[in-house]
Amino acid sequence: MSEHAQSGDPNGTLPRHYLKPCLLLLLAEGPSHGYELLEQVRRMGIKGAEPGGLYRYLRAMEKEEMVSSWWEPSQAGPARRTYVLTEHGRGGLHDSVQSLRDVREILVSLLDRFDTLPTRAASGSRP
Amino acid sequence: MSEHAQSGDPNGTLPRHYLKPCLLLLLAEGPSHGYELLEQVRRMGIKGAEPGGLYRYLRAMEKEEMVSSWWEPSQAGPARRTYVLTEHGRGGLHDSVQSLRDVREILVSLLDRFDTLPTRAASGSRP
DNA sequence: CGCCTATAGATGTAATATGCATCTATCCGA
DNA sequence: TCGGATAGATGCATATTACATCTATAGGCG
Repeated sequence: MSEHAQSGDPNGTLPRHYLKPCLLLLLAEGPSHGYELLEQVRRMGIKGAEPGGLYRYLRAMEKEEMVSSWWEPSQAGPARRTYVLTEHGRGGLHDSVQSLRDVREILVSLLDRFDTLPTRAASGSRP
Repeated sequence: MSEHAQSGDPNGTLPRHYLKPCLLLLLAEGPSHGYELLEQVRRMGIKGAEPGGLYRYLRAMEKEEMVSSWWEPSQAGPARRTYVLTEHGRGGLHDSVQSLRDVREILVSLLDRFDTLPTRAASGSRP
């Protein structure tokens, strides 16, 4: 944001901002490892997610004890670090989701407000 | 985000990320000046909005010709800089809103996904 | 008038976050 | 044993943010 107002996500994908709730949700659905999480997160709409940030983020969450992990050998390819949600992480997910609900509401009202704009500005949704 | 997963907006307010669409929408509703926009933006849910960023942002948008502005004397207090949306800004609003719609959709599906989580994780929304 | 306060707006800067490229290591199959 | 795919980790240059500070003007007041 700031200096060049232009820069925001160009495609219309969910800002990387929501990486955290996504990861927590994914891990609430079951243990997983970085690479897989990366793909799932991308499939969820965070197209801009990239390995660097994701691995770092996972590590940071572990430091906060939202998740815990261990190495696990795999048949095919190098060992993986498997992550599971901790109890604390479950609480974090809950909080995140609450925030997201608030965001959704604001978003919805903002969008509604746009749709009821008097004139041509709302052309995308008018006959 | 990243390094310390804790840091994100704590309250659950709309990330300042959405400052741009908010400002464009507000200005699509009519001309306004910085101070007033700041308050409106805050009322819309972006509690974390602060003067510094907002004024800078307005200036940046003007450089991109999304808005244009001029000084206007006021009875009470110092002169204000009044901003109006340009045609180009109207287009920008349109694009922003399209992105926001996408975000909303992802958000909604993410939230649904949370609500259908098997066990206790979804305690906040189950009987 | 001289001073104080509230309103408006502009800037500087340190701390953080992100994006991107790169690096290591392991396994598989040819 | 070499090359490719899988996994994960890291370094570093930019971007972004939050905060504090600074200027300027109008209005009220003693």
